[in-house]
Amino acid sequence: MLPSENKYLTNVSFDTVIFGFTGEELKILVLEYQNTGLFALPGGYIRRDEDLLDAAKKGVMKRTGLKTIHLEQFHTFGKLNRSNPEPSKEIAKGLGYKLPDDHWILDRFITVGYYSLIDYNQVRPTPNKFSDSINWYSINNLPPLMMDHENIVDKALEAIRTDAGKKPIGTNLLPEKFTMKELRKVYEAILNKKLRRTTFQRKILSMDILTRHEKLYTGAANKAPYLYSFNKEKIEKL
Amino acid sequence: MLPSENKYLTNVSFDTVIFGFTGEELKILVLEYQNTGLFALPGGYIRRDEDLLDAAKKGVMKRTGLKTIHLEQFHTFGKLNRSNPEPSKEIAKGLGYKLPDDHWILDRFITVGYYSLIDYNQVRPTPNKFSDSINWYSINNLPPLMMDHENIVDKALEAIRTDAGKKPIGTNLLPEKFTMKELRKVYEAILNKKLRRTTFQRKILSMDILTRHEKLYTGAANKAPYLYSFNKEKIEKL
DNA sequence: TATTATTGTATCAATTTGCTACAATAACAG
DNA sequence: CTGTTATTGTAGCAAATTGATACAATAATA
Repeated sequence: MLPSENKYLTNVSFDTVIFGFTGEELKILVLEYQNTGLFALPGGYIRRDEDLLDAAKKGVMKRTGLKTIHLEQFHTFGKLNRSNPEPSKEIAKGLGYKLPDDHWILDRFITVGYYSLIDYNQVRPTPNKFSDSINWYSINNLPPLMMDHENIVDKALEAIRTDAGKKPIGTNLLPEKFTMKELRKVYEAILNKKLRRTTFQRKILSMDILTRHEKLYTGAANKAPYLYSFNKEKIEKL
Repeated sequence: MLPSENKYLTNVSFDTVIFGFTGEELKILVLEYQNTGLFALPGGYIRRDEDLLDAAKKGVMKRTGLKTIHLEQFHTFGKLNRSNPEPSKEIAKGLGYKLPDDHWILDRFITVGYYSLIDYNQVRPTPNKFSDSINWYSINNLPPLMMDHENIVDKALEAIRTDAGKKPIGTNLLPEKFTMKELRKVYEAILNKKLRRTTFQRKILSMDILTRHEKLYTGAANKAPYLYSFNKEKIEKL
């Protein structure tokens, strides 16, 4: 069943850039549609009876299986030429539907972009009913995305980079406890550059937002690193 | 005449926070609607045949009389409860119209917020055909704004403050040539705090984005300040 | 020519950052 | 149990940035 018009707002949608961190690389979730070779960001429409943010959250929850997520809105895309009915037609065709030319889904859309940082290992990627797969792709090696979705990813990356300077960014990308090296790798992946080990450590510790826990014995023949967690209370006070 | 449905996108609008600087205070343009006592931000709808950004630009041009303006998108507001048909009904009533209950203008709207920084003295505030006045109000002394427009102003201020750290902000708020003191006053008004005179001067000069011109003799019994202008080429290279 | 308010910079202390060095391990090999 | 190796935590100092004060150089006016 296709979504019906009276249930959703017309001409507005949302798209989400869902980031995960493998320990080395930043990846995002990308949908692939059946029999079309089309790749797209997870997105959706806004029900008439729900907040825009809630609609986007619900979408991310469904694609990831996570129950608590945090979204950041970064930009709204409203270029005339960003809308293109062809991909939607193809997708419908691949599914065996035939969309009437005046269907609201083929109309022009202004889309609100959100990004989400989540714990890669907690995610159970779940395709929607119109797509046959959803997969992690390294941000340095994305498949060609439909419409302006590559542009949306670029803007999301830009936003996350500037946000990284303001608020602690690893909170959602890492498991509860992590080593200093893991945290640094997150920042390196996001900022796309190497950071000085000692300076990074000194600076993040001086922010006084981490709690130090026991050491982590990995079996490697060297000094074991401490585990840290974010001190949510202190972060609140920033 | 009310705007017709087939010409505009439904469920989406834009609102603009237009900042000007008097030399001492930051002000914004606020519309007042006839016979209703309702105050609102300048905004509008998006024609089906134009970009979102162009629609917003056109709106600001009409309200200010300026031909070249720069807009920054800062947030999109999509709460369910932000939409409220009452103000629109009142405004229509005040104008002698009677809107049918199912009119698209009374439907729920998601609105995209833009802010604009402009030269206060170049502006010729121009009301739209539904309002009887448009005036400058100090951001510290706004009239009660309808719907969530006060929230939109708050978000705009937040955005402009963080943007002030990144790119030179006085470019559009000041006339072509200005003194160092005027520039500092702009930053002080935006950041809402006093800045150290010498440190500010040293820092802004070290950015190497200003061109120094002749001195400005005001008639005051003291050393005359230099006039500066922004060096657009050098700003581009940032 | 003295007075007054303001501007442009120099100066030096305080703070933050870049960079190097080094002691303290954890496992393993002999 | 001792030597080896890779990695971690932190100290120490130089370089750069910022905070705070001081002061000379004016532009009008008395």
